[in-house]
Amino acid sequence: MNKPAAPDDRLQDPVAARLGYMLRRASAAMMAGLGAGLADIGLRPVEGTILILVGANPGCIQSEIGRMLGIKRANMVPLIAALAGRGLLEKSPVDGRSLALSLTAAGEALRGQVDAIMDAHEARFERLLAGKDVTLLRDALRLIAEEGEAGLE
Amino acid sequence: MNKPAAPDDRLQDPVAARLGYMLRRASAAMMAGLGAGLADIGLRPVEGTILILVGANPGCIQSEIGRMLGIKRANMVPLIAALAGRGLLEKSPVDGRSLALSLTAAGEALRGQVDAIMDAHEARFERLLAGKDVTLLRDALRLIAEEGEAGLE
DNA sequence: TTTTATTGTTATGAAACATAGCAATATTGA
DNA sequence: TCAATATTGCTATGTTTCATAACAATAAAA
Repeated sequence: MNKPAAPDDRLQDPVAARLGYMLRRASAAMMAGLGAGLADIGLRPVEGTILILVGANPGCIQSEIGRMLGIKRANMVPLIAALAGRGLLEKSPVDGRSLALSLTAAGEALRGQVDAIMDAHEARFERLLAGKDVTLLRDALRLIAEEGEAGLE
Repeated sequence: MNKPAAPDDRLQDPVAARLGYMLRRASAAMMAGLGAGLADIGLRPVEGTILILVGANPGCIQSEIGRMLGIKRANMVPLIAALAGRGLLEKSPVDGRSLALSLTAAGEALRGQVDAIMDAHEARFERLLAGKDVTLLRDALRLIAEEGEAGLE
């Protein structure tokens, strides 16, 4: 993602200890790692996630996926179109307006790979946190996410 | 940032428990909160951060700030230009190529406000985590950030 | 002194994200 | 039942963030 490149030790970094910035850096680091892993099978993180979600919810509607991921309807269109265009998922109308999504055989196969990559990625970082209380970390992250999302609504 | 909007409870969400996605959501939540706070004084998070950093390192070079924040040289140009254009910081050549940055009086005043807003923002979330081991959270985030950044280099 | 690296800059493109509006169609509730 | 309202997928469009490539001036290293 970025080049950390040892930004001159002699400089003061007053924001480095702020929770928000630490979260951002950690998030970016993990996202970059996942991106690198998924690039091997020609997917971006969003696309991999959509495959996972559709695989877990066959027949779900395009807008529902978007809501789960916080992606606007308008921005879902090219995402789904690209995946469908690659033969990874199918759209079939349920309504006169809604589209039910489901994975093709190729999509299901790739979903398996995505899962494996995500597992390995997750494991790598959990290993790093060995000895720490990962449950507490998860609880804290959940609290922060909920607070932040509630604080805006 | 996004509209959480209760994305249909009956749907499975296999990625919600993944560390990477929890980090991303938490980070986005805090960033949104900070953005809302800084918007009151007409700054975006990046801009506020730059004011903080330049204030803590008067005379530092534009590229150094960029490296600290993981912002590319090319992308620093309009950022600094905007802040300088608003009379918040000054550029003065030290080299024939480097520009030393420092805050103007107005910039220093605004930096104080940024600091206060960041303090309040930070406090709000630390309050939320009362009872939890925040030190552990920080350690974990630092580890993740370092691992991820090392893993790419 | 020749080579190499750095700095600020321009130009440019890709990706993520947001809004507004639209046609078709469900859903509602009076 | 039927008129008002909401939802869905979509197009068009704009903004913000981030990345690359190239460049001139200049500093630093060989």
